Amino acid sequence: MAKSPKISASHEPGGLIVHISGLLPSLSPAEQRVARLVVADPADAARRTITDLATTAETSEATVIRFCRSVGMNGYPQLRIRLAAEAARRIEPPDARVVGGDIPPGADLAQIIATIAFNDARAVEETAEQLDPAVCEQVVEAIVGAGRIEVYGAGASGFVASDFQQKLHRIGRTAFYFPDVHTALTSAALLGKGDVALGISHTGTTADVIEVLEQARSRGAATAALTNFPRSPITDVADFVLTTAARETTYRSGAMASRLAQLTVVDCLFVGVAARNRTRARKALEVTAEAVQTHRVGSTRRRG
Amino acid sequence: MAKSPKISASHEPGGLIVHISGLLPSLSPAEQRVARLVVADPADAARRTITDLATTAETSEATVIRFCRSVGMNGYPQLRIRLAAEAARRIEPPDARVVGGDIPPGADLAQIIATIAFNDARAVEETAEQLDPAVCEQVVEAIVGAGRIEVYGAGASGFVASDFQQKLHRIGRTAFYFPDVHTALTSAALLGKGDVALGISHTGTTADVIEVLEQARSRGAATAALTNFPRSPITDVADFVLTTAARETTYRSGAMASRLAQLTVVDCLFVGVAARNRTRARKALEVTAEAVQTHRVGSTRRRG
DNA sequence: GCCACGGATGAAACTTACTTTCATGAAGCG
DNA sequence: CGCTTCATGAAAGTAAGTTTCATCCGTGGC
Repeated sequence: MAKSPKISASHEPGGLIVHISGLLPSLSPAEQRVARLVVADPADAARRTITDLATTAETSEATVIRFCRSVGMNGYPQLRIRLAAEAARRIEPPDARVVGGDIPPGADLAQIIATIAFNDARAVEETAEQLDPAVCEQVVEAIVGAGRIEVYGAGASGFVASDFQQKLHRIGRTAFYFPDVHTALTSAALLGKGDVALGISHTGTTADVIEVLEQARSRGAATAALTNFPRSPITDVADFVLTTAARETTYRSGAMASRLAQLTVVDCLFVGVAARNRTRARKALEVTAEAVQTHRVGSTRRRG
Repeated sequence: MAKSPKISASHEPGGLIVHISGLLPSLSPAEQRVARLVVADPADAARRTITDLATTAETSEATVIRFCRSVGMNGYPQLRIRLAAEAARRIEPPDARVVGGDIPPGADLAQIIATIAFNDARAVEETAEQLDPAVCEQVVEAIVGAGRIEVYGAGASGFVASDFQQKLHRIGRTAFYFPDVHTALTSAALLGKGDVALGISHTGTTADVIEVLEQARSRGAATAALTNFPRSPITDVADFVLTTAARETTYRSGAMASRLAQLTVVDCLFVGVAARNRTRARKALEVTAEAVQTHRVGSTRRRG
């Protein structure tokens, strides 16, 4: 793995559990069994001995140790301590809404709303917690100094990419987003040193996005990735890795939580860039806001 | 250990630290040294090994164990865990993030991230709280029974509209979104009884969206509006009004908070609809997921 | 002053928990 | 089909935690 210098935002300060669930897919099967136990009930895991935990996960102590190392701990005792701390900090999730949990079959809409909102808010908060300001700073730096910025994303992540592009454009940065892979590829080929390419992929396995990012990188552009999984393939082609912290998700609410997390990160970058030149950015936003003013109906009824 | 307890080491109610300092005077000198270390810095103590702690307290491991028993623990590991948990709990969440607050001019990126995430999460939570499940239910009902669904939105709200359209489409509902007003208008003119039109506008004053919604309504379609302002013009042309709760916002972080709130509402509607026919919805999602599978690169597993 | 007595204490023996090493077998690669 | 790589657990090895026990020290009785 001759990997070029990469800065990754995986310094899990806020949430160890979050960090672990992000790493989950990159773990071996046996380690995953351990991880799932840990994520499911951190406090309980902290109480167990390594042998006990290994037995419950139907594996050996060795694997548990390997798991500890995989998530960045020195050994099992350290994991225990961290888990205990984590569990204590964790606010009691309201009633039956398990974090990242599924929605019970018989749920009424009120429950559904509560659960979704809880998970969504959580994803946003936890993403912010684990985001490394230093890496963000570098990405912001790159964008501020960039000649051209291109943002890539497919499917749902495409919305986020498009959103970011629009935002940057509004404050006068030259940014592009291409819904079409071929167009994106050709454009990426025209990038060079001093340009920036940002690839967005929740799973980190979207071939199209990886390919385009790779292309951009080979041309000398600085590349950044935004993904939920810190060891997914996309991180191989990124100089900077930013991660979201949406938990391993159910088929329904999960997708949205991850989207919100992505948007939050993108917004942080945007504000970071805008903050570099407040007056100019503010002015640009005012001008663009005025531009659509005639498309608003005058309302005397807006509440204050 | 056939010894009567020095002091009833019952369940320490307030906190372990408090408990320990409470019975500190009743401890033997050597144990007191240990106790003082523990009380002074629980988190640090939790990190140490028993030998290490004993050395620092200028005593033997045996004494540390005795101390553990004296304060009601079974042994040193249990003490460590409890201490770690205790220490974690007393950390107070960061400084002065005001709800809806602006970002101070000199803010560094860490502050920016914290502020944005806080506001975003709050917007999501508060939106969920004020959302009327009954109204949602009716909208869901309408969508479930609809022949055709059209979603309208301009600018930033357009992304949300598009997202909702895509989601509905994925579970087999016939839904449309038109980025172009003229197209939207003509399509709306073709709606009829049993169809549903949803207009999304943060301010509730977007003329294009209102116009289209009005058109749809005049043709007999059920109309719903999603806006942050319950008395804005768009509500005049809507049978059902759903509101977000993003606070009156600054030019920067605000826009995103409102977007996230909109997405949360849209996701609630989506899940509500999907829940009406779980198996069919799940199947549809699986099929569509498979469709893009070949565009994913293999395993995310990588060495660390 | 001398001698029990009992609690406090640490050295060392002991047990358990944790960590490393290594052989095995399965899965991918050319 | 052999080669490599990787995941895995058994077993050996090390460190951490626990118990035992002899010693020490102060106390009070003789």
